[in-house]
Amino acid sequence: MIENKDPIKSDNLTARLIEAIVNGEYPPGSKISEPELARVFDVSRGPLREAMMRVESLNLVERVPHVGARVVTLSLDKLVEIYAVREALEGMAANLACKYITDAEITVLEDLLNRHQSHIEQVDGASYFYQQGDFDFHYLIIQASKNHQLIALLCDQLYHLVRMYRYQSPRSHARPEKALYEHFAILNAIKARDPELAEMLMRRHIKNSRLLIENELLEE
Amino acid sequence: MIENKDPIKSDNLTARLIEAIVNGEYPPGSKISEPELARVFDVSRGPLREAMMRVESLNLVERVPHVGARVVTLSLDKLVEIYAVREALEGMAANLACKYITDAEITVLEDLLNRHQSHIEQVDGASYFYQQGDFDFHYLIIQASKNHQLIALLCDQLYHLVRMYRYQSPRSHARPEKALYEHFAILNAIKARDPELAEMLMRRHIKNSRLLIENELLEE
DNA sequence: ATCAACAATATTGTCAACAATTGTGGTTTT
DNA sequence: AAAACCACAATTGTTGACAATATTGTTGAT
Repeated sequence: MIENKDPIKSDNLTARLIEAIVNGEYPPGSKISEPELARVFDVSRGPLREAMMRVESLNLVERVPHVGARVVTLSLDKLVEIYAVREALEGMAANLACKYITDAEITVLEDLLNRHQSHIEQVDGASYFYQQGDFDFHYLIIQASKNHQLIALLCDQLYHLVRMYRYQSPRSHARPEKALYEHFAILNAIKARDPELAEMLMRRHIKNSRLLIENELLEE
Repeated sequence: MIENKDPIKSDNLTARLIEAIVNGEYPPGSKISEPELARVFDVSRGPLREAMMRVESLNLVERVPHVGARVVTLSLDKLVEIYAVREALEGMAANLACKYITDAEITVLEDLLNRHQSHIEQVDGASYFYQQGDFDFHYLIIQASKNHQLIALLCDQLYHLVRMYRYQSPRSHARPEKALYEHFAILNAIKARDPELAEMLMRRHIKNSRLLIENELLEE
């Protein structure tokens, strides 16, 4: 049993910082004070700054020289842009998944969607559980593409911002029945090894989410 | 006249490190020693490590805890993956450019391609100048998409690796006449505000480059 | 001679203090 | 009273030293 404790403060800090920012512990726009955070995480400013540099590379904070770092504010415009990129990249992922997905991965996806099905019938509506489940579905498809550059770009770069948004407005994405239906359709296309259809369905699925956001944007 | 000297060592270092790695000053696979680099760049290890963290986020170096960092070795497989992602993203950029490109940007692109035309007729072949020109063309199209997330992903993340590859094997991409012809076709589609055509042509253009790489891969 | 254990060396990870810059509050001036 | 200026405080940027870990070289045993 390899423990892989990873006792390196700087590395662990990065993950903890990401999580803290994504789940709103440090709200958008708020200033991040190095001395304060160093106290909170019980490290010195050295490793903390190294972690901050990485978090900055993820576009989760914005730094101004000699002034400091602030948590990014996720405007709806920015989010629409992100969803447009997701459309292209996850469409591509669905396409590739048709070729490279394994039977084992298909089984995992089927189990996941079946659990969602029964969960929705019981709870009847959006819930934290389903939110996470939606991410799981997309992550699995992305992984199944087997393109490591694509996986890194989506999972390590874009998805933190998407998760951050959903923490902020958890109910705006609430169209669980329709989304689940679309998930089933995508999975079916992948099982049928139909790349064009899978890509088209995935693009439309994400486009539908994007349209919800754009509607929010119009209501202001 | 704003000087914007940006005297922050950590920030400047990042750019210098990127350039040094991309142009092969530190060859792929070579170990990066913190004390040595600190001497070379005349800074202490603190800022250097901060820069290293950012360079690591760009996937230009790979770090192992307590062991050190090495410049990434760009395998052909990895490169093919990158080009596949470029196909999706730059296709999207060409598509969006049709809607958002300005007349001024079109003029810049036309001038650029005309210079390439006369340059190729004179020098008759691939040259460093044309290599840079190819990048300029793609950068301009990407910028014209006006999607900042897309721009950041391509220019700040992927393109460093692409440039690194071209420095390594500068002649494998030598198909300047055909590439220039394709560039003109893409620009014409954008000028005609035909998103589907522009996207298709851009995807095919990048796909052609990818096929060259895949052929190299088969020859081994 | 080959391999294993151990000591020495070098490198990475971390810390606390110092330097440089920015923001703030009060004072002065118009 | 409003604006400009100056000094103070706080924060960021940087440095050099210390601690922890990995690599190297050496010794000794089989």
